[in-house]
Amino acid sequence: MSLPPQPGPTSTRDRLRHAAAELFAARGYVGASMSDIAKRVGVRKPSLYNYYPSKEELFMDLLKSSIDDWLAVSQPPLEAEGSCCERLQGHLHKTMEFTQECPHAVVICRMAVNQLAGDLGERVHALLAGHREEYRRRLGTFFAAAVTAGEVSPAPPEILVLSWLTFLDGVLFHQLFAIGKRGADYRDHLDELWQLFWRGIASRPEMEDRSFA
Amino acid sequence: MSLPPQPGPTSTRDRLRHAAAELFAARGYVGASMSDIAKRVGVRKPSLYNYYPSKEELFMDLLKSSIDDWLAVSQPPLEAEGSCCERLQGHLHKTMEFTQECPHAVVICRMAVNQLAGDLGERVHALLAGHREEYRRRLGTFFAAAVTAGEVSPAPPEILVLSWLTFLDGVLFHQLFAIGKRGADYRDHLDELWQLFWRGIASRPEMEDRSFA
DNA sequence: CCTACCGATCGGTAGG
DNA sequence: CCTACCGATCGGTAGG
Repeated sequence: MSLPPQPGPTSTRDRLRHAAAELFAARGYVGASMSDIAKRVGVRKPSLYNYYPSKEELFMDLLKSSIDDWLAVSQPPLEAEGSCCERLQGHLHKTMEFTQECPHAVVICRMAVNQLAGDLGERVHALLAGHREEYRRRLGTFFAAAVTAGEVSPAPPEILVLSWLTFLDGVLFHQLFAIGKRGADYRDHLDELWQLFWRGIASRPEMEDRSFA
Repeated sequence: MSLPPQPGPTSTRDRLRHAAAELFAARGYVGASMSDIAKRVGVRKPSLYNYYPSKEELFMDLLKSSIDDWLAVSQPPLEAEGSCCERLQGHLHKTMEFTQECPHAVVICRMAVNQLAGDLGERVHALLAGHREEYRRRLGTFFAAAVTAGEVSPAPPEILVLSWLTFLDGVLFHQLFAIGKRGADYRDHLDELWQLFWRGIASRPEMEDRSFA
């Protein structure tokens, strides 16, 4: 029954990060105790402090990794070759793949925007606000180019950005929370939702545009 | 310094409910302690148990009230006279007014969909799932009628429902969380976002519809 | 990586 | 509505 001396298929540190992400996502920051996490790792609570100096630092590390992983997966399609429609759809698909593979990461990012008070709350808010601003800046450039290319209705880029963020956040919310066991349902309809979204912002050379002329 | 014997402009029970809603919304269920709530009410912790037998019951009562108030405000426009476009937009506006006036109520509904484990989690999930199913049923009827009336693209009603829920949840997310101090910004652009959303699902008698023919 | 332990705080009760 | 108090658990430390 005794395992070989090497840490096994994954290091304790990796198992700690995975267990903590799961529990933070499932119960929130306060609801996931260090004892719970230790139990899931298969170790006693004080041992966790060999890897992270505090619960706050553990959470911050997971949050940073979550954001970085998310960006690494989802951003390339936005900068790729192709029409703006294809690029944005690629960005959406990569985001949804990431959400499916690492739901904990996305839930941690979403719950971090509220529910955290005091010092930790401020650190988290600053981190998220920075990334969000950077993301919005990139999207602004993207949509300005899409308007110039005639692919998208000539609305102000910031409105198109808000429209996209609204759509994406709505999709993420449903993917993660609202459906529960029926998540597959929603994913099956993603392309139809995408079509309706794009239909709303696409340019219409063949008719007068009453909204944004 | 001593107040008159009547409970004041609002009863202790009302102040308790208000304080609890604020704290639950700000810090989550676990993060808002009964001591915190009591402090905000201006009373000692054990006194709270004269009004509610437990923290769980207090939360459940707030959650139920939040849902009921939300529905009471937002549903009438859906059933009113007028075009489907006007009715849905009225429903959106009433929802946003409610969100602005009672942000705690909306945050409590949103946080309740996750972050709650055990017995309470199941009770909350059952309550929310019931209301959500009822809401989707009503929306299904609404969109089926909108398609029949020729106001909306002839897509399957359930897709139109999902599209609306995605839009609404995205809007609520931004209104509540993503912007923080800049909530006013977002509200100023709500009508433009609505236009882009409706543009996506509206029927187009003047052209061939490539998406849903 | 462990046992043993810290002060603080949790939800809740007894009793008035 | 209060004081006094309960067992349980919190994040974290000492020391090995």
